[in-house]
Amino acid sequence: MPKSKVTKPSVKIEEKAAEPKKRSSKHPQLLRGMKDILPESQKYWSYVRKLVEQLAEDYTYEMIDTPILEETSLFTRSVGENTDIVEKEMFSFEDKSGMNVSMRPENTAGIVRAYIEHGMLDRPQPVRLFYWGPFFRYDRPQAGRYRQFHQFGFEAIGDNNPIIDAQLIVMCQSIYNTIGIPVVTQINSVGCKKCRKDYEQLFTDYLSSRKKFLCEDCKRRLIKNPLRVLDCKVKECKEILADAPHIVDHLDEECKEHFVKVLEYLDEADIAYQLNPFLVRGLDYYTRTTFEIWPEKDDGSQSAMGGGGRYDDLTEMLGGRPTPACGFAGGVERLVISMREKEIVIPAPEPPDVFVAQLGESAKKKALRLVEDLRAKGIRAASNFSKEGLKYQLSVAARLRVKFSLILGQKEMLDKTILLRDMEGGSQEVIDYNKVYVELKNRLEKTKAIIQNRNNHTEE
RNA sequence: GUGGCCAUAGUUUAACGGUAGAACAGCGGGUUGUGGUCCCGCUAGCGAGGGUUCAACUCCCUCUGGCCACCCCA
Repeated sequence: MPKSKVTKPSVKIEEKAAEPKKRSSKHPQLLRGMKDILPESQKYWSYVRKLVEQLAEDYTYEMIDTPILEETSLFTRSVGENTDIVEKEMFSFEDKSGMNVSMRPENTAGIVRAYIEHGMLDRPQPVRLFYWGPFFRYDRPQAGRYRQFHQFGFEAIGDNNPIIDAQLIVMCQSIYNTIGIPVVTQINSVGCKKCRKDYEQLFTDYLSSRKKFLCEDCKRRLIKNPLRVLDCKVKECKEILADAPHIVDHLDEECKEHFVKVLEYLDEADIAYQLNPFLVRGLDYYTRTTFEIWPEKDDGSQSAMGGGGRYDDLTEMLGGRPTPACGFAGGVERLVISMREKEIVIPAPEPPDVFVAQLGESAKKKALRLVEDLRAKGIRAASNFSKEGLKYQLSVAARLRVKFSLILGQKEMLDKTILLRDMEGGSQEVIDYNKVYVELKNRLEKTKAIIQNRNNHTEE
């Protein structure tokens, strides 16, 4: 076998192959941690998405889509070999060529890969990109936590100016503010590679001297990933942490200055934040500024709505030229859950202009045509040809909240007329079929004017 | 990956060791071509597999899934 790639299949796959999981239902059912987004939820989704797109437009971020599937090494190199995401949460498998591939667990790595691969260094810097899409992590599902979930995110690559960090935080907050979800932003700086290393040593020394008071998990973390001790929730560990050295007190001059600047800009922009000296993010590529957005509630069962930070070393880690960058990502499912909890009202979509009802076979044919003609002339005409009864059709019209209905039956067919019904008053009149468009257009404009008038009055 | 709670019509739910009721939604009807109210009717269910029992939706086990805590994170 010449030249074939020899990649070891992961342990997981071998186990799976030995004993395939059996489903328990007669009909196909949702995989664990997967979710259908049904039509009745879509209004939240499209609302959030529009907001994100608007934000991108305002701040001149351009949309980018990267593939769901990437080479596994992209994530091990960027997110980090020893992180939970890579260690136990990736959907990884071998493709038919023997290549080790993974479903993306996050997007920064993919975007930086694209940045390098397409020579975006030769564009005006920073390159501002945003995205929206599904991500995958194989962990245990809970409310607001799925194996396939959606994130939107913004990345500014190619600028180390602290104002970039500040503006990204402003943007991120503005999404939650606009929707009406109260959030708090926590912020910290983990410094550059060197600061981080020095601090890690200092911190490890501090913990080692108090090792016997730490919980079991933290003893393990101490060896594997000491900084993770920082967000332990065990009381004893917290007490030890209270006196632990803070990383912000051990930043080198440049990192310190950068962080101070970020905070200054935030103050200037009147952005509320909380300094959290214990905020370390779970991904290896973070440098300097890190921040997280949390819902402002105190029931304990909190989960971050979003987060981000600077990743000045990532481009280099992935084999590109050193390029500073900063970004953030937000979780759509968690946002939608909050919107539901807060009973946030999504502006209702405009109802169609008119509903076309028909009775009898020949009318049905003509109505099919009429709907098309109206639509071509810019009138949004709804219809429902799957039922015969006028009663049913009008109930659909009512449900759609249309102002007018057109009724075309046997009688009208003979007279070459059509009925125009005012759905609010219930009055209706016979009009010449050839004048449908003109008459309808008149009524629509009239009601539009009335509504506008009404709104003006209530505003005053 | 660890521990705990849970699983009844599309949805929210009730009851019982002897084979399931309700509400909402859906569909049909309240005279032949007129809506969002009201009235009547219909459809539809014990997550899957095994065990205990004369008999299980009800008890036990396994699986699947959901939720909660941990872990971690969006």
